[in-house]
Amino acid sequence: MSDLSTPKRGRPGYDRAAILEIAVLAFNEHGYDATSMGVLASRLNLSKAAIYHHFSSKEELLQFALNHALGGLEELLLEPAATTGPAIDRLSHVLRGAVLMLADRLPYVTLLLRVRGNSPTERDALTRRKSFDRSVALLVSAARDAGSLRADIDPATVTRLLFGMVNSLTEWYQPTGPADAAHLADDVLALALNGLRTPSTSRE
Amino acid sequence: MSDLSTPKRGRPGYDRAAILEIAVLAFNEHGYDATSMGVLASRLNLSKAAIYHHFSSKEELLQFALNHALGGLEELLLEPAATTGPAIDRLSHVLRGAVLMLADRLPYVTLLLRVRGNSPTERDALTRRKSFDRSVALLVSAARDAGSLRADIDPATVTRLLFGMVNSLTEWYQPTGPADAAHLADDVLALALNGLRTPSTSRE
DNA sequence: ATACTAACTGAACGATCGGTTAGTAAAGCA
DNA sequence: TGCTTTACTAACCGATCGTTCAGTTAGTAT
Repeated sequence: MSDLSTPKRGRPGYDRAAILEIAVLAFNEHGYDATSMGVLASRLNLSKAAIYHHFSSKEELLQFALNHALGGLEELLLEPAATTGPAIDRLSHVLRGAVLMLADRLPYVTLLLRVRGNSPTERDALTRRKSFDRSVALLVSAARDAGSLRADIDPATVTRLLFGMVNSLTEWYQPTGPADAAHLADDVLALALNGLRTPSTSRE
Repeated sequence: MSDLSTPKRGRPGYDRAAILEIAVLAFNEHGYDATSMGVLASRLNLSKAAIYHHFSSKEELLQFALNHALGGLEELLLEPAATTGPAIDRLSHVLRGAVLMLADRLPYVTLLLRVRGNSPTERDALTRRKSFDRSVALLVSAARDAGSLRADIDPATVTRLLFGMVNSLTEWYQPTGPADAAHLADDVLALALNGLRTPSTSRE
């Protein structure tokens, strides 16, 4: 994550990333508001005041965490496979990438998906998230217009149901390995594109 | 809801259901923990203390709300169409019924789906919810064993993704009418069973 | 009128919240 | 050995939390 070579000065201890990791886990367990700086400190085996040496406020912890989740999703949309080629392929790439990103940054995305816009920080995050959703909705519409997707369901509804499925990972997925996430992404794509019904055509 | 004939005694005012309705909306907007009895009171144009005339605690408000959501889902599993006939038909009925129940009791189910188990009340609700999920998972397995559903994806994963899709309604669905919910249920079933891809066979 | 019942208010309570301050502990560097 | 840098602690602050309590208001019943 950070540089491993440079020797550190001063008393060793936590860095921001390590504190953030534990804080995000606590936020997800009890909810952001219900997680007091006191119990957060005891999880870190620190005093409350020590946290304020690394972060200026509780809300800044949330800010850094949400940015880590949103940054990953936003970078996904910029990848070449997401910007060139047939719309259906771009959509598949983004869908698969979203599953992998969720699996990789699970606690951070989990926190993001629970934000309700109760502060400027949360509202900013919601805005960025809606912007991401809108980009995916455009992909769905493009794929539909190209004849790759069924036209009898409203694209906005499709996008929401699709992301409902993907985002639900944060409610139950427990990472066991990187191959696990790739296989899960396969399942999501298969279910989303081909449906649950027994396929009438043969599969390779 | 309650009897309309019996004349009430004493000073008129809120009853439990009316308070609960507003409380649940507030809980969903800011989160249960972040919603203070003070702001709740001001939404009701009441004093904080007045709420305690109707409910013994903040947690009891949550308890009644969660029970209303869970009761609806549990009754769904007891309906004849959910207990008799081919597994695929029973699964379809439950899936459709869940969408309609979500639409009908949207704020209550929304609150239920955000519970994290941070108190005995919340843990009880999570237990009942898991029991419901388990019943649906059994339906999925039965339908798969009967050859109605594809066998190349693990039933547990299918169930979770399926309910991820359905439960995501609480994040975006805005009720406009009862026919609206029925149409939405159609879309969910179509997407879940047949997938997003352009159907190769003709549709009636 | 009087009694009764239910709905409600204002003020206060202990507890806990996020955050601050002043000082200390532990490391590398000179 | 100091000196600097970084990490931390104990004690505390004002604000807000859920809850309680003693009394008041607004209706119905007799």
